[in-house]
Amino acid sequence: MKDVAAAAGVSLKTVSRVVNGESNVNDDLRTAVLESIAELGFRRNASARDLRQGRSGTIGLLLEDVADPFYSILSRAVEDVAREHGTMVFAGSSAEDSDRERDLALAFCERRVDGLIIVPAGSSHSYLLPEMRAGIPVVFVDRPPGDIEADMILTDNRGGSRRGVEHLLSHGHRRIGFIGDAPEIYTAGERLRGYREALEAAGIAVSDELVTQAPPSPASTADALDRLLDGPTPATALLCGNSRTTVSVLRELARRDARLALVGFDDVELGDLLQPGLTVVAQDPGAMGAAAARLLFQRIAGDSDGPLQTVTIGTRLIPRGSGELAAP
Amino acid sequence: MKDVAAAAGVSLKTVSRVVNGESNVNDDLRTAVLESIAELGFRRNASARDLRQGRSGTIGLLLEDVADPFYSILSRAVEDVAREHGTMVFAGSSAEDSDRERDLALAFCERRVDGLIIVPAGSSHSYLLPEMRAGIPVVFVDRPPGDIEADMILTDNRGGSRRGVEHLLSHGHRRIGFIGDAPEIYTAGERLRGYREALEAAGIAVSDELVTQAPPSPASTADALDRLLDGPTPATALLCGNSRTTVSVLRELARRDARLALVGFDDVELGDLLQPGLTVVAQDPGAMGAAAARLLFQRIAGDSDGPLQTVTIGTRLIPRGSGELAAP
DNA sequence: TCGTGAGATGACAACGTTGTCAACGAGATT
DNA sequence: AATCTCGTTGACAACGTTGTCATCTCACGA
Repeated sequence: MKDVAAAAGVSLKTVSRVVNGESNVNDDLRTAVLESIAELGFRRNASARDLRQGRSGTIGLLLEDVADPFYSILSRAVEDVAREHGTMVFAGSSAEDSDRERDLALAFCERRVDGLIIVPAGSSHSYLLPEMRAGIPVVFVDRPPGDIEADMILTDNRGGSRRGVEHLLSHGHRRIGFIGDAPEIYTAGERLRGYREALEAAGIAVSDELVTQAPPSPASTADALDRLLDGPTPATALLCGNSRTTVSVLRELARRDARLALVGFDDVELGDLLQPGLTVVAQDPGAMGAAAARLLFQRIAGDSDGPLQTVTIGTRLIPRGSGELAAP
Repeated sequence: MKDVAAAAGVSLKTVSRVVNGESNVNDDLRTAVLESIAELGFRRNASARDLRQGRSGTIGLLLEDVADPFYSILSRAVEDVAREHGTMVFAGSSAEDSDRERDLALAFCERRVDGLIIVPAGSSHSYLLPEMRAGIPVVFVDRPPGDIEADMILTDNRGGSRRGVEHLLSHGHRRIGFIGDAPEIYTAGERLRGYREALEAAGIAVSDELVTQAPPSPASTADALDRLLDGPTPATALLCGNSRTTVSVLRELARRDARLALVGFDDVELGDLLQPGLTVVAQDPGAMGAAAARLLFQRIAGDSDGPLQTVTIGTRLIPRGSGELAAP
């Protein structure tokens, strides 16, 4: 910039004004400056600008895994909203490891991001309190934070799950299984709760042998199906608590050549091409990402004292065949 | 940092030394400083550090779409390598728009990223020359850059495509169709070339009515299938040039209740659960991302004068049923 | 004619960090 | 005892911007 100023024969400040598109600059000087910029290949140094201005035009996005379709769609939605605000996005994967989550979040803060969007992995987030007090707004997505209060964007997990079970009930099923993720995961707990509520509302006792709570893996899925199908009164339908479990179950059912009415929580690519098509309770990760980003930018814009918000995004039941198999 | 120094009763420089883990600091002073840091909730300002050091500990990753599974897996691989180097990743989606690509790339440069990984959308990249001369290494992935020379990581598109066609030939097919993306897309051209080579090597004339080149859409796919299937001598097999096309074709075939031996280029989630299972020529986006990041960090580490590299990543044919349907 | 105000321009400091260099003291060497 | 060496510490400048404030010019009206 100094070089540009020298080349154009003006002061540093005038170059700065031109670069920032301020209006009160003589046209001749402006063109001279622009020429020098083009000639020298000048590019403003964002670090210096950030340092001076105390903000970075940057937000941090902390997910479980950038490569997971659910999060990558969420991520794209965040990016699109950020672009509207002239902001770039740092993305990082916590890999469901709370130490890694913490390290990444603090690294984002060290970079003086203007705000953070976090899909929490750990159960404690008080480490963020100093940063939040220092003025970095934080929005949590998909799951609530551990031991602090903050803005949140959640899926209506319980409602969606209830809806899925009601769908199976309406097709005559009475013995409906549930396979969900480990109980310490918030969404898994909520979905199980929804399952229970639907059964109770229908006057059906919830029996524990129909419920499995474990991190999805081929082995645990096979076990769960053993328990559901091999007893004296096998389950006739199943609600899967997340898409990884759903896929696992589909593989295992194909291997056993077994059939079972099935509703999956969270949509799956190509679900419509399976035979039968996969009925799902679809979440809307794009809407969640967009909502999170909008709320974050509202906070960044200065609404830091408004009351905390929790936005719940609804689900959509998409019948495609597997959930409409009638009870025997 | 000034505050920490005052609180600990030492100079700014000593705090800096402690924060950076330099060894030549008295233990008493070190603990005093660390206490003050904890007390004040001090966090180093990365902008100031970047400004002083002239590097940012940051790389830019420019993809077509962060939400596309191929790119999101690539993205995660880049992130993992970057983490090994203590580096954060800016990710951005060009949305296949060359202006947007350019804006993003230059915004990354303005942030003084230490390097760039680009999946090129446009056909001209000379706008990067000043930046590259200024010392920002750039690695292109998936497609070569337009009008400049640079490091590249590519899939063996031609070889993979040839392999897919040979597979179909080996199952007795002689009329094999090809539906690929628009001809101006590099990978589409290469894959078509591989298709041609395989047919010619087998002594089969390539007939243009079996080849479609168009951006994937339900309509264009339906048209293409009309042409392939409705003539006097219909195609008995098909190579799909990319996964979006493959999915489109699967939907359309399901709608028509038609069958056709099918090999898809690029893998698709749940391909094994379809009936028949989907045979694919699988790329390895994770390997591509990792290779790109490794090469980039090698350049960043100072190997800026080594000869330009082009790394070609092989494909893998995964037979699952759809490609093994015999010719009638 | 002079004073006033508006707009253009520039000098300078400041943002928070780290590299350079000099000062200092303690122990080793002559 | 004088000199040397080495490790610790701090003062200061510099990185490249932008906000603040002062200065200057010109047009306008009193």
